[in-house]
Amino acid sequence: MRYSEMHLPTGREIPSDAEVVSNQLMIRAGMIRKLTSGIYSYLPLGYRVIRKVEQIIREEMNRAGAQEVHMPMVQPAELWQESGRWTHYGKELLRFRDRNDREYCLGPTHEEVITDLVRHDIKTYRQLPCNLYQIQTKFRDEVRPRFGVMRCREFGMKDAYSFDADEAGAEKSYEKMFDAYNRIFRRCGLNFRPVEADSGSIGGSFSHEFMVMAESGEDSVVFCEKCDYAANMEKAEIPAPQEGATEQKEALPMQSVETPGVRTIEEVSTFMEVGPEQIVKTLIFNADGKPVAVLIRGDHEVNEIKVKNYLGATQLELADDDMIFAATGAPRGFAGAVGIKVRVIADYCVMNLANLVTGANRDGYHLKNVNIGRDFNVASWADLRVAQQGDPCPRCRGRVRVARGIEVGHVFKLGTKYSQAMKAAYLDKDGKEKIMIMGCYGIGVGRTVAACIEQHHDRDGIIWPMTLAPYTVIVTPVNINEADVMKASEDIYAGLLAAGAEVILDDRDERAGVKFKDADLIGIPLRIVVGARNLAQGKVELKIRKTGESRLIAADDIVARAVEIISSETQETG
RNA sequence: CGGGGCGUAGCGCAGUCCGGUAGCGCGCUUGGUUUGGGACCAAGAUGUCGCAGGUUCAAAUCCUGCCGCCCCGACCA
Repeated sequence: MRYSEMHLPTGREIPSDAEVVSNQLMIRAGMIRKLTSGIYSYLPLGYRVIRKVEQIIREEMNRAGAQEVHMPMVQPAELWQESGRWTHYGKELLRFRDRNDREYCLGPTHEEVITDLVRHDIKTYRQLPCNLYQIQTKFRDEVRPRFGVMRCREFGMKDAYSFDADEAGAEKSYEKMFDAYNRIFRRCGLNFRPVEADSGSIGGSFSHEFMVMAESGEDSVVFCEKCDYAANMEKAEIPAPQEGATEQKEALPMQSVETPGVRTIEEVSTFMEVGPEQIVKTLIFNADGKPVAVLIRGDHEVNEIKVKNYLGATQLELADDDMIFAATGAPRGFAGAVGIKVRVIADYCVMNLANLVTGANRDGYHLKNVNIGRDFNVASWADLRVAQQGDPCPRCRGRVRVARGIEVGHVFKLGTKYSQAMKAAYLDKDGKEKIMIMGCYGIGVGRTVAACIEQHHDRDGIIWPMTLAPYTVIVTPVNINEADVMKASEDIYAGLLAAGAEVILDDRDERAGVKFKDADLIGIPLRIVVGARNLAQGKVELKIRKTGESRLIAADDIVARAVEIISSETQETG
């Protein structure tokens, strides 16, 4: 396409309200414009990249045997009431009424609609397995939209849903999607990692998030330095301590210490002159209405998901002041395990401690030299804390590291949660009715594009991988008023078009510097510069955006050379 | 939902404290000189100062209410 005819409004200035580099560059490169909070338009350049990602997704989903459908964004309340999510989903679900006062919502996801679709049309095991997907606009009324298209309210998503007759089939469907996702993100040129995620009541390792490694990511990822173990923060396991690891120390007599107004770990640490690792926090949780005391080292954080899963609770939250007082006989800040009247569970780390400091269950008092077994007992030990850099790997006992990532995809085995609630059943070989087993698989399309920019940019702008580039090559005549230069540029442009390349001819009457800056900003992988001096020798310049490398090539050969690079780089990642 | 900030030309901002002709840079239009990394000169165009009400001879500026946007936090199947 001729640049002079393109709608490509680039900007020199960094938008003041754009926090992350991908958002800044997408605005500056004329890819997106914000309509209102969390809602964006894609301009031609941005939409081309979106379509590149969508196309890769389509090819890989189809290759994996999934079939594309398209479902409505507007969904009736009845379906959501049937699944139970009308009351459980919360404020992210945007609800509204039509002229007849019937209730609807904008689909944040499509489990209900797809399950409804499938239950009507699939009746027998002969029709299974079945995997349907769509690429469609979702709406989630996010509490706080931010980071441009990375966390917005209206966004494009590929969502797939698999239906299987049995567990073995469901696992196979899951694996197919897992493999397809690896192919998709590899083709997008991303440095990513599938990480284990919490699968709630489903259990096992049937939930993986695909994380693009980036400092600006909103999620923390734990991964092992030695083996390929990787998990998100919620899920990251910490192994039980090995035998004999307990420190051998003489147990000193327990003492009560007056600590008026000293509540937080930091305050206790300063007041008692002990490190936070010698203090044991006693947190009172409300688990489905019952108080539970959770013990954890002062320098660690409780992982509420782990506590919830360990207890098998459906609701878990920190207890309110009344429950704390009922459980400990003291106000918040003075809870301890000694003499407490409720069930006590403790993180493995507490096992190793001797002569520790804890609350006294008495307003204004703490205890020192407390010892497990002698002074209190623990009902059960478990892994209950948030993983930290340097913790042992649960698989190989190597050390784990913590890094930031952007979640671009998620594969999840749903089990029968929706098929049960909505009665998606089939008849098996024996004519018995059985519930289908489901899986769901999502990819954030816009977020994938933003994540790609987070990983591939420099101070001049975006550096697209060949596979996602909106155009793969730009022809830049240094001066359009020189007839020879323009003629050669037109010829190269026509040659590239004829060869099927996605090419821009920068035919604007601008100075070379302006054209170079724009080409760098919008990140076109290859740039062919046609200037009078080189052309006099029959040559043009080929500049590679990624490396900055530039070489002179005979004008007659340039089309073939460019096409060769384009096709090899498209293959390479494919 | 709590805390903070902002709203003035297409974009980025000054002007608001202390009321009195609405400004600067970039961009845009026209003409000329330039032409390999965001050129220069000259002449121009562009505003319900977020909205509504109030005070005043007079409001971008003071007062009240509302709306929008951003940041931090809380929240997040």
